[in-house]
This record gives sequence, structure tokens and C-alpha cells, in this order.
Amino acid sequence: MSDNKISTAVIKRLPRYYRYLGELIEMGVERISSNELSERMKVTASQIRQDLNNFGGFGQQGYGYNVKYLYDEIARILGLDRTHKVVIIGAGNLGRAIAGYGNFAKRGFLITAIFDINPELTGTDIGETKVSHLSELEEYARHNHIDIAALTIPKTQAVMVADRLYKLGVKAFWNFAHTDLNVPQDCVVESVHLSESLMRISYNLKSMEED
Amino acid sequence: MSDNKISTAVIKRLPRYYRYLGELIEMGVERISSNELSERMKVTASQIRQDLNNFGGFGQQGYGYNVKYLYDEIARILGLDRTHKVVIIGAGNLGRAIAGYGNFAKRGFLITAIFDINPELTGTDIGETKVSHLSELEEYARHNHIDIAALTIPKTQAVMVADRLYKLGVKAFWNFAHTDLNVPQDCVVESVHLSESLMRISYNLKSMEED
DNA sequence: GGAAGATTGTCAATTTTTAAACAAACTTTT
DNA sequence: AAAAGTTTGTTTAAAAATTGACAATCTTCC
Repeated sequence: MSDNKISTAVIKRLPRYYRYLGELIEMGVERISSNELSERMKVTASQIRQDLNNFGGFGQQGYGYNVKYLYDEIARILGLDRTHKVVIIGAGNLGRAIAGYGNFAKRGFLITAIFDINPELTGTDIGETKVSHLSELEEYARHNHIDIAALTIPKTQAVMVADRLYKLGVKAFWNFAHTDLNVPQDCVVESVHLSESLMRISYNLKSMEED
Repeated sequence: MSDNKISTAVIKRLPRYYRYLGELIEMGVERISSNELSERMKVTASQIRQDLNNFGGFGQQGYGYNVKYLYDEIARILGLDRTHKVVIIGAGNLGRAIAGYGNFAKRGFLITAIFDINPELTGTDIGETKVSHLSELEEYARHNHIDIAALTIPKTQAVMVADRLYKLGVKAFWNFAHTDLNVPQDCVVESVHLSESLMRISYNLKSMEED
């Protein structure tokens, strides 16, 4: 359908465009040029135009881009026009934080189940959702579709649970564990390695001092 | 001291090398070649050698790299040989998750204070740390050094609080709010935009279907 | 409705990043 | 202790990403 193969560098920037366009809508801005957007976002106008043109011509010469239209188009490109059923594995603070974040639901990411290995948590409520014991995962997956699994559990468990989930047909993993998952090629893995993020701060702080 | 200017692409990869080397140490591996490491990490050996050589020659021909030595050197490069005092702004689930994660302390990131705007949370304990009211931020900063501020608050507050923190001398921000901070150039900002991360999953799921 | 001004889409040039190749130098084996 | 085998550090080549430039074309103003 759309031309393969868009570079990952472009994909990484799309959500940020989307965020800025959303803010512009809230501000009541109807149109914007690549030049003005580039000043707000601190990127080059050329990059904005080239990124967008990977997916088609959304703008118009002499006018710029219609904010609402472009916003909706990017949503479509990103697949935000559909709903995604998300299960959370791990009902610790991180799992709770994700479950409780309302903005995800607004973008079509619905928390449909939460699992934890701790029996004491089984049956307790997190937001609208009841925590199930991890042993019920297979039974659940037999009756319910899972688009995305968020893994907010320690690394030792994460790799094994990802295996189990893959066997149940889950193809997308939002991995918060401090490890790489070992799932087959036909999966989407997006890792959020918080400790690596902190280390980059540490490096940048250090290298700032040295100038 | 060390040669400027290392590309950010290299810096992003360093923590991952560090993680793998840590695992090798746990496994009792004493030496490793770039070739073997490249197979484990699924990157090219050439990239590993070139990345490391930005900081000096840590290996030896015919031998490879001493795991423990390289591990320590990367720690030093990343600034993990010092301690960093971290304050958390926002005692919600995300703030709690960060405060409770013991591995950070192991790497020298010490949670020294937690602030929240909600008076009901003031005085409550999170791990070892008591929550203070956000209004006490200035008073606290006058008597205590802050290396890094973690912002786990909504976007509207995050930008303002970052301003306040900058005026108090804080130069590094770990930003979890869904916005860009507007702090001066002499700051380190590391943003963790979870919703953007989710959107990339959505895009990749969609583009996987289309093949 | 025509002229002046603005802005896109795209091509070309530049810069950055990644990968390949290989001489130099060390380790291991015999 | 010499030969055979490894493996690095570095150079060179290739690929990818970013930026610059501009004709084409739309909008706005008069």
C-alpha cells in the first residue's frame, strides 16, 4: 500500500510532529508552513518537508499545511486510527503507571488485562482493570486477542514471558525490562531502557563539564 | 580531556555494551573478541571496534578485550564512577516506580528528595525518602546539591518546574512529561516520551501487516 | 484578473554513519 | 623459538541521513 521502506529515523520523528500539530490545534492554529513549524520544533524546514513527503504531498504551495488535515494523516500513518488491545505483565509501580495513564486510551490503546506473578495482587483493581495471576495468561489469550504486551517485570522473567506470549500469537512487545528480548523476526519490539537513559544523562553531564 | 566530539549515535550504544559486558562478567567470561560480542549483540564487529576506539584502544591484537577492564572503562566514560543526586518531581506511580528501582542506586544514582504538589502526599514515605511539598523546592535547593531532576508530572507543570529548577542551578533533566522542555543550551535533557514509543509500535505493527 | 509574494515538492550536494578490508601485533601451538 | 592463527586499530569505501537550492505553483492583494 504505502511505499516501503521508510527509514526508522523518519518514523522516530513522526510522533513528535504529531504532538506539535496537536498542540497547534489546541491553540486554534489552522495552517502552518514548514518554516514556521521548523522554528517551533528546532529542526530544519527541509527535514520536515522531506519526512512528510515519504508518505505523500500533504501541503500546498503558497499555503503550507492544513494543521488538522496533517494531524489526521499522521495519525493514519502511525496506525492511531485503530484500537490496540494492550495487556500489562507486571503490576508493580511501572505497570500501574502505564495502566493509569489516561492519554493512552485516548489514542486507542486499551488496557484489557493486567497479570502479575504475585498471588496477593490477584483480584485487586488497578484503574478499571482487575489483576489476574500470570498462570492464567494462556487461558486468557485463548479467548481474547492481544495486540501489544507491556512487560514491566524483571529481566529474568521478561525473556521467558515474551516467549510464552509469542507462542500465544502476540507480535508486539513494549519492553521495560533491562534486557533484550529474544523473540523471532516477525515481532515488533520497542524497548524502554530507563537505566540506559540515565547513563546518557551521566555522560552528557560529564562531557559538559569538560568544555 | 577526552576527544570532543563523540557522536550521539555512539553514546546511545555505550550503555548497551555496558549491559552486555555486565552479563558476561556474571557468566564468568574473562575475555571476548569484537567478533563474538557482535554475534551476541547482533551488531557488526566493525562497529564495536570503531565505537570503542573513539575513547582509546582497550583491546589487544590476538587476544580481544578483557571483559572486566572494558566494563570499568565504559563505566568511567559514562561517568558511572561518581554518584549523582537525583530529585524526583511528582510522586505518582511513575515517580514511585523510579524511586523504588534499586538498580539505579547501584549505579550511583541516589534519590535524595521527592516533591509533589499534592498536600496529601506531603510527609508520606516512598522507599527511604519522604515526600516534600513542591513549595519547599527552593528551600531544599539552597541547602542541597541537585545533579539531576526527574520530572514525572503533567506537561503543563513540567515546563514551569524545569524553569524553577534551572534558576536553582539544576542542569540535567530526566523528562517524562509529554512535552519538550524549554531550558537553555547549557542543560542536559533526556526525554522519555512513552506515548511516542507506543506510536512507533503501532506504526511497525501496521507496516508489518502490509508486507 | 493580473502581479507580487509565499511555500511546497524534489533534486543535488554535503555530511554523517556504517561496513568492509587489511596491515600490524599479539597469542597460541608445536 | 618459530610458525600458524587471531584479533585489534585504522584506513578506505559504501550507504544513509541531512541540508541546501530552486523551479513549479498556489495564495493573496490590489
